Amino acid sequence: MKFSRLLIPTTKESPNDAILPSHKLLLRAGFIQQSGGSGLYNFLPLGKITLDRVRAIVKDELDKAGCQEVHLPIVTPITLWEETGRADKFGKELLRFKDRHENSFVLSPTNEEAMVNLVRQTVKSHRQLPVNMYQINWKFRDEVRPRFGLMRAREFLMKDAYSFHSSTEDMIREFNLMEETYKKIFRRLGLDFRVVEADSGAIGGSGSKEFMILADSGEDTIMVCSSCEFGANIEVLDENEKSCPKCGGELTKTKGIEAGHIFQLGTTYSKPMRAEFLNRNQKLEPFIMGTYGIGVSRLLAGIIEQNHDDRGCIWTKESAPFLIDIIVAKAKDKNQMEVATKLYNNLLEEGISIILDDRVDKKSGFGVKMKDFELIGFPYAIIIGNDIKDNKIELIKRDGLVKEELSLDSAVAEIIKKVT
RNA sequence: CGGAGUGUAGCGCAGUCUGGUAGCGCACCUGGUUUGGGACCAGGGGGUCGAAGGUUCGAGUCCUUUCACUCCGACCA
Repeated sequence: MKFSRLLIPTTKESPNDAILPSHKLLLRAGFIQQSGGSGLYNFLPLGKITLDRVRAIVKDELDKAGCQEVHLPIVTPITLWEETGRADKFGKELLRFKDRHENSFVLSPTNEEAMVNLVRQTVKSHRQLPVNMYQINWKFRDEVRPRFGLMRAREFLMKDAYSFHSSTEDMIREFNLMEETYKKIFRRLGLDFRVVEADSGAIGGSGSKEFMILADSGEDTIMVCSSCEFGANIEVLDENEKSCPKCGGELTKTKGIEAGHIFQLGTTYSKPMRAEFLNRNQKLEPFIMGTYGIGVSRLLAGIIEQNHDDRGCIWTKESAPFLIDIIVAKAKDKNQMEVATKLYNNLLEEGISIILDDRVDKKSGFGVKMKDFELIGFPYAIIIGNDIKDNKIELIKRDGLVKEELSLDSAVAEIIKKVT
């Protein structure tokens, strides 16, 4: 991609009312912009590319774990919500409206009911089980108080998965598989996170675990063990608890951003909705369910919350909109531009995700390009400048801004070795 | 939903107390000089001052109502 072709409105100043680093930086670096209302955001080209990259990782790992992607309408009839009583339970957070025939609908804030409805219409036998279906699409919750940019937006991208089983044992097996799958996803994204015991809240069910991105700005307080993997949300633990219930190690208090949550649901939804299958003995039984969510758009905020410095974002390799930013120091120098373009094409052929900052307008000098690189936070930059006379180019790692010289002749091979 | 604050150009703000021609910085447009760290000079475009009503010869400024956004709290997959 050529930088000059993308709409990337970077700014020096951020809106006064943005507080969180991720909120400020995603606005300043031109990933998102507020769109007309509280908690509503446009995803600009860079933001959309990044969101799609994160989405692809989530999808990839889920598919490997045997989940099947589907798509359910964002609009669901309120009657489904009345079947489980959640029309009342959710209250004003459910955005309700009527169609031209005066039928009531809601914008989906989550899709347990809709998915149970899908399965009860389709799955009739224990032989068709287990099944785990997910979708990655936009949810709407009319939050009392949207805030912090993508962290708590009213419209947000969520991956929601639902599994259906003929036994509790099998549901727990899937629950554990999802826990492992989520760990893979969070690791691939380069996140420092903890899996903690949690309260099941409005979703209901017997057991649940949250995936917390560790960050000072997190809205949740969690207790983590310093000697084993144990962690718990403060809601389910006595705040004065000092020692780990699992290993007796020391518990310390820290802050986390909830980016994923998995639940053992049992028959909480299938029973009231009469979603049943025929078991081996030809008896009808309600499906045993699990449900698993990841806040995909919130992940963007979480990644930046955990990875930034005073100059800007520092995207992790797998989340970055582009891995490398090639900066042409003096864009009017035909020689430099030629060298840069050639390197760009060669790296593209090698399958490297790359953007060429080819801007030649007089406002976009070397300084601007460097500032934009630092603000946007591509993992690496390559500077094509005067040093090409000496057969040299420069590679900068965004994290730490470490620079090193590379030989132009062997650049492609060296770069691939350094950045992958 | 309780408490607080803010609405003036795309963004950041001044002007409001004390009513009298709508301002500044950044961004944007034109031309020129620059070009390894957000460069400089000159010229230029952009506003129903959140909305409605009222007081006044005259309202960004005073009064009333209302809407929106933000922050703290409560709430929350």
